[in-house]
Amino acid sequence: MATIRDVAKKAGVSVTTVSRALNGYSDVNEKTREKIKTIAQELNYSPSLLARSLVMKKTKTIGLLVSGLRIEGSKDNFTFEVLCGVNDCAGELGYELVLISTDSKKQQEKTYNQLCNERKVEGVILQGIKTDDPYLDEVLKSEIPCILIDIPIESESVGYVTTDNKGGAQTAVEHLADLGHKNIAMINGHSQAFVSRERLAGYQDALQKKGIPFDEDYVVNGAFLEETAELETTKLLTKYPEITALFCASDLMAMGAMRAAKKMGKILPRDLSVVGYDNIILSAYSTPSLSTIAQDRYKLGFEATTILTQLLEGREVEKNKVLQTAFIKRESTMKNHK
Amino acid sequence: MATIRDVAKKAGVSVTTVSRALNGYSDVNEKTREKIKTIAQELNYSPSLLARSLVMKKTKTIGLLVSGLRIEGSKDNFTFEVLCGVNDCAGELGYELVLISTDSKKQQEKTYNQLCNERKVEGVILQGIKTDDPYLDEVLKSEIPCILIDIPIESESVGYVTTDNKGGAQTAVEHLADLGHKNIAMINGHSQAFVSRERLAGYQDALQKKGIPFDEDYVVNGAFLEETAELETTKLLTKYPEITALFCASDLMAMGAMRAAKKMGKILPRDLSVVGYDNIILSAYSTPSLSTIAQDRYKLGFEATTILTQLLEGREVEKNKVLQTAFIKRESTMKNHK
DNA sequence: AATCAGTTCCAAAACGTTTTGGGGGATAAT
DNA sequence: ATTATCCCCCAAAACGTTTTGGAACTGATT
Repeated sequence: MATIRDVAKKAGVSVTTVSRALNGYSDVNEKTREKIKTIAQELNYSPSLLARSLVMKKTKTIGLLVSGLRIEGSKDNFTFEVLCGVNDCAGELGYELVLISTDSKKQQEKTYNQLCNERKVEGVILQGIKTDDPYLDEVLKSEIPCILIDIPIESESVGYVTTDNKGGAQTAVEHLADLGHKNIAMINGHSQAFVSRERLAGYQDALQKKGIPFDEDYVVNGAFLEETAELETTKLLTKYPEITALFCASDLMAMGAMRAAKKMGKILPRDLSVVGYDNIILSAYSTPSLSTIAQDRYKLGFEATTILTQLLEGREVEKNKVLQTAFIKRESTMKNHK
Repeated sequence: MATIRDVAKKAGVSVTTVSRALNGYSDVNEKTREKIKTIAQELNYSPSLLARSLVMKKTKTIGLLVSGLRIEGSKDNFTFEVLCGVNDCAGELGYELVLISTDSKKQQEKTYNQLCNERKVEGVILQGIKTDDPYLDEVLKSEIPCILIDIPIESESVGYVTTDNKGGAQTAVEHLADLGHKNIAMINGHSQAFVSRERLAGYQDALQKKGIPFDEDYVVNGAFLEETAELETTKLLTKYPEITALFCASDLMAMGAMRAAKKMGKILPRDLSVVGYDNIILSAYSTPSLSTIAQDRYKLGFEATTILTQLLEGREVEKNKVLQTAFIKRESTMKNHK
């Protein structure tokens, strides 16, 4: 509650001197500086970031804008792990972090620019937004530097961080092909996600490379949801019993798919090999444990923050970064013997 | 970037009028109000919360201070789900949320009061802090209203939200006793956590109620960590092979315990019944799936925020809340047949 | 004695809002 | 014609900082 004025009064100096003393300027006598410092401590004084930001026109604050911060997110932990990465990087570099969460309802009440202007964030990291989201256009038009997570759009002030989705998917599907599977289906996420399109492309590339014809009936939309994936998998496997392998665009959907297969009386992985995408915690604990493509969500957040802060500090910088994925072999995939 | 001054100039009125028009005061002509509103929109104006907060001496901001925001947290999702609850409640009530994360290192650099003063948070929700944490004393001495999660301390400005840990533990252990188990051990968390002490008390109460003598050698410290729990369980079961049931103070430790038992060649739940605490996502997916005590972490955060905001608005309010837990029966527990 | 350089300090302006305490004009009441 | 009441508007102060552009002093150099 003590202000700089209180410190100045008690120290018998001017407000200016207190400010300069505390901020390490050289034009203040070491003796007075020490005196001011101890008095500041006595009074439990700490400068108001509000007032400072106002006059300096700098907040040293970045916003993590997440669309759809919901408890369901705890199943894949995407948001949480990105948040950890952002938080750690921001902390290291001395930036404050404000969490801004929106949904379609809120987006109509307040524009992206309003949100950012009000809180005077210097830059933004955007997570969870869909390609058809109204905010996305605004972001591109806005002056405020922004890093998108998993949406590869770039402009003067906008960059992105993503993983090698196509490559990851390709590895996954080639793994299945190498195990002798010929009828490999795919449970994809919704098409408003960039990653869905990329992973589909990877799936197709792998098939082509392995000389397996692409059949669009083998690709269904699981909407990134466990339940939808379960439902779609049941339909798929009923209609096309020749399918022996499944590539799922997310581990969560793989969980749903495996449950569907089990309910149909299939023994996993004997009757059906499944590979997922994400490497969420669950995938190591399920039965069978899930072979998957690992992507480093923490690093996604960390790198996004690194790029953003460099942008903010006016440095020349590559405005995008594509992280590598890693294939993790577990129990859910095995040789085809049909 | 447009300021209130820009709007005033363009509208040909004073700054005062713009402020009052936009804030819905009645002493401004509806026509001018409309004019100002459209001009504000044209200029993409939104008031700076910085400036507003400075003059109003109110920030409408609460801080979620979490100690140890680490990626390991994604295994139990405690922090994330509390965060979701806090975020939703704060959002509904028009409060901004800043995320403040500390660790023991940071706590030495900056005091709790400095942290709060700098950012001018009106109130704080504290999560993940230990009972021997230096911040805890500060919180009690501080003027700033604060709600503790899972630490039952109350004062003029401090309240808390927790779950019925003793009751939950008791239910869990009684469940095991009712299944005919006589030798029930406990894997507890570290003793700096209040919940550990409560859950231990519940364990003891249940034993007493069921006429089973308490043996302190049956209680080991798993430090809330999966690996430690695994290690301790191995030691425990080797030394006391008569044990047929385990109550674990967290699901994560139960995972470790189950793995230990499996590695020793035990078949679960036939040779060992296990009940956990928390109802984390994993517990539904493990094999066997885990019987557990469910606690609503989202609600923990939501209620904490409710109480905090009421405190901030000067309302008379019960400064603590104890949420009920629920027992969830799954596959990891069965009748004792030894 | 006058100039210069260096050291240590300070008054005032600025940042973008809200609030206070009125001012002026129009209309109605005396 | 004066007074009272509204209605609509505004100038200025305040919030707590940082920064700018000197001022006042002390020694040293001319």
